Amino acid sequence: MVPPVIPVAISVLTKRADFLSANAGTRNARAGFVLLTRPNGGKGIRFGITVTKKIGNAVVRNRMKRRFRELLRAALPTLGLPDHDHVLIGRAGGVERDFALMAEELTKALDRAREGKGDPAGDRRPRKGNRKR
RNA sequence: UCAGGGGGCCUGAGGCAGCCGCGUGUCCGCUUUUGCGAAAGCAGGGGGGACGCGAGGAAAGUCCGGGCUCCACGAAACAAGGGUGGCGGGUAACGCCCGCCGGUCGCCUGCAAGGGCGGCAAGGGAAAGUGCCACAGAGAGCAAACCGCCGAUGGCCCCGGACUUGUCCGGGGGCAGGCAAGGGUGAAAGGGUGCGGUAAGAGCGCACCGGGGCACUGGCAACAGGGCUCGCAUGGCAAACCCCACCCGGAGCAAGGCCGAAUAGGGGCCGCGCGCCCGUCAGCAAUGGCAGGUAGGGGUGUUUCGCCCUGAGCGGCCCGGGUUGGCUGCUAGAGCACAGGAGCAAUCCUGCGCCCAGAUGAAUGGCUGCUACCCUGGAACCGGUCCGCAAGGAUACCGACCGGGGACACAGAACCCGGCUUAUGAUGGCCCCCUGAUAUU
Repeated sequence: MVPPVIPVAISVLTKRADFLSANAGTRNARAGFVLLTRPNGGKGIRFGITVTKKIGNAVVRNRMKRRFRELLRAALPTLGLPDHDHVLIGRAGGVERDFALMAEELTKALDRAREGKGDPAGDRRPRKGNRKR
């Protein structure tokens, strides 16, 4: 009785270079996370999660990553952009935020990404490490 | 015995269910244009199912001690540097743990001496040497003299009297001088208390306490005990340097081992090719390096012209090194549970049983419901409670019931153990101390 799901190849980003290049893709910010999407040239749906130390200690960071994985596991097979890298960056409220609410927000963010729309690039704060003084 | 408070040790880190997931091991199918093989098959890759297992007491800090790995080294000693510091035991080892000794604080008991219980601590050496001891104080390591005490049947000066006129007597004052008891300063002032003693005093003398030395007795020892002896300045700080005794080679799983794509570069062999001119540098020269031109070669679909590249190498095969990455190391161990035994204890011995995380952008989870904890609201159906002889009634004080809200800590294995330290909610169990009440003797 297994439904004939076409096995969509979903894999995990493991290279630092992949994360850095995704940084140049489409950016959609929501309350609990930031979604980056970028075509990867026929490598299937891939995803990665970034949670910096600014968010909290190891327990908090791991918990956030698990919740993000769970969100992506539910959304990517149907809503994911084919042959794109998806990177979720954790934000401050992402641990306490209601799970169902975040699932909704992820759906909307993926919709916008599919239409090619993102947040204006000018809004982005320059990364600290690259900032020149 | 009960209640409250403080402390220590052990347990333990909410539970149950449903749906959807993750990592890993074993087994069983499926699949594969992967490798070997004639094939069967074996090994590998992909995907699926069943079953098992899947974070902590601190996984943390990375402060000690080890295992393991590599590096260095002939051995040992010394030096340097670092560490430890009562004694005995435990241990693979330790700076850890246990027991004991001495010190110190509190409580109890006792007329006292002393004894008992509990707590605390970095507890070798201060007559080997150097250094420091602020402030206050007169004085802080040579002891000293501010206030004070004394100032004598002794010394000097002054006054009075006597006479033999420079002596004696008397009393008072002063000085020289004596003292270190009392006051005062300080963390600390050179043993303490009492009696004697004295002009006043002082181990000056004596008694007791304290201290040094000597041997003796007991103890494995730290040390304790009594005895004899010495009137006894020989402070404190060693967490200032230092001395003594003992211990320590260095770096760490990103250790270490193996495989090794594309691309670039290195070396070797083979095949083909390597013409000419000019400049410059090195060299005696042969020759070599560098730069340029040209013939030649290649590209622009072909030819002419033009343009561009190249102009001495090109092609093939093989070898070794490195980068990305992958595999390994990687979890059966100073292991855990139970029972018996030795020991005051830490701990050890024996028997029997068990296998208990191995991830790597990093698994051990996500969501929902019920329950457990705290606060709060409702209702008199139920159990308490109150009223009543009873029937029955009252009451949200307690429980149960029905709702609402809140809280749910510290924290995530990363090669593995033994400790220490730090962070932190609930629940039990045991032990010790203190306070109060009650009962008994």
